[in-house]
Amino acid sequence: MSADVGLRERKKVRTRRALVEAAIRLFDEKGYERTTVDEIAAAAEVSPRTFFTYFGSKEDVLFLQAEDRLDQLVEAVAGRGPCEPLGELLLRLYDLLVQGVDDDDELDIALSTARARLLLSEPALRARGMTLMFNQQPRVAEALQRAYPDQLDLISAAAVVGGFWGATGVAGLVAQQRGDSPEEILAAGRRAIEVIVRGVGPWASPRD
Amino acid sequence: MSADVGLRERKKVRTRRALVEAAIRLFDEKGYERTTVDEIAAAAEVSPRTFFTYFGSKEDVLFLQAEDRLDQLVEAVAGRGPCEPLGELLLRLYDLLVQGVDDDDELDIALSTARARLLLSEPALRARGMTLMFNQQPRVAEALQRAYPDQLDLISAAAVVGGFWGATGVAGLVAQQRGDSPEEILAAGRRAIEVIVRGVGPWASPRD
DNA sequence: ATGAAAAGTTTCAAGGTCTGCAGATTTACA
DNA sequence: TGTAAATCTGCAGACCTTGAAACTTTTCAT
Repeated sequence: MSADVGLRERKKVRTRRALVEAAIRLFDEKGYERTTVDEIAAAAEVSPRTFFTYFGSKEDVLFLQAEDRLDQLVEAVAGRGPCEPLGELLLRLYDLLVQGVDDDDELDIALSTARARLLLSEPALRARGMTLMFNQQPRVAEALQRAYPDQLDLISAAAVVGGFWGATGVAGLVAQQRGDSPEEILAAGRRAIEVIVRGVGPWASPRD
Repeated sequence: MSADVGLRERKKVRTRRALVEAAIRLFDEKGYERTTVDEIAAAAEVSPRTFFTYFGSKEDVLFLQAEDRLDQLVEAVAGRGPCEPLGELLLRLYDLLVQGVDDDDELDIALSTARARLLLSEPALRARGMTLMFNQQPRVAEALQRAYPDQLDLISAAAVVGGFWGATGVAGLVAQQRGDSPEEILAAGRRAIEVIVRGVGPWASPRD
């Protein structure tokens, strides 16, 4: 239960970090596909075989914090305000999702933005991220159902979570594809949440 | 512009079909991961190299009709009823999506259900299908925006499409993971659409 | 029909990801 | 200090995927 500060643990952390940094740097320099696992391992000064004891695949090296991020999300859902409407919770979740890694016990800012850039530009990485998220949605749905037990059953909660995720994702994709700036992409995601919250049935004229 | 009924074309169709059938049969028998491309090619009596002239990857052999399906979707959106509310269109789209391949100029029923089973059970295939769909969502969003030009801008349309897709997908996933029957999974998707249509903001008590 | 052009298939070689295994190395701890 | 445990490495191999060149089949004009 303690922090495990033995030499062994410290080395492991250092190696993992070296691999991630080397990978992001090389991906950024030469592109994801033109970078090999062997090169990443060489840059981190470990054997290629060791790379795969730290990460299950070449793609996974960029998704180190994905699970932590999901945990954060689940936590935020569980700790919703006593009377917080569902819509406001969703906006809070969105801000949580798009905000950078503020805990600096992980990779520093430069790496983090490079990572974000890569996730948008490299199709293989975007696909991987989406799949990871999708597979974790049931966890979030369960948390949401627990947070609003009187209003949501499990399937409704899943619909809300999936709708949130799909709407922001596709809105962001469209915004990106038409050349919007990063800020505009974020704004598109927020608009998407408004659409989801309002619903598409009793369709009033667009607000703005 | 004609049907191209030369011997060459007929052979190509036959080979493609043989590859798809062999792949589905083998995947079903031995599982996706334990089936190699070489085995599929051998079963279809072509060289392994030829497999890759027909399909870009091992996964793609199961997504032959994916693009046609998307075209169908875009068409359905474009040809919406004159005053059809958005919510009803979405339900129609869902029925279109989940209905089997009724045109029997393609694979027969047994293969089609095996394919559906595989898409649900094999994570790699599920991920691939999701990614394919995701990447095509902007096309659907554009069609939707054109169909409702007064009510939707492009980002809102993207939000609706993405919300539809994500909600049905995650609801289906949750239903599947808790062991629901295929019919129940479909029903979960329909409930998800209701949630999206109604919106999560002015949350009344669940309808039923 | 015939022969050349076009299209499709096969063979071969190679690069890359990922896994299992055995042995070497390093760390932990009594 | 020596033994046990954890970790790293090297190696062999399976598999996916691609490029190029040779080979076969189909098409089509003459």
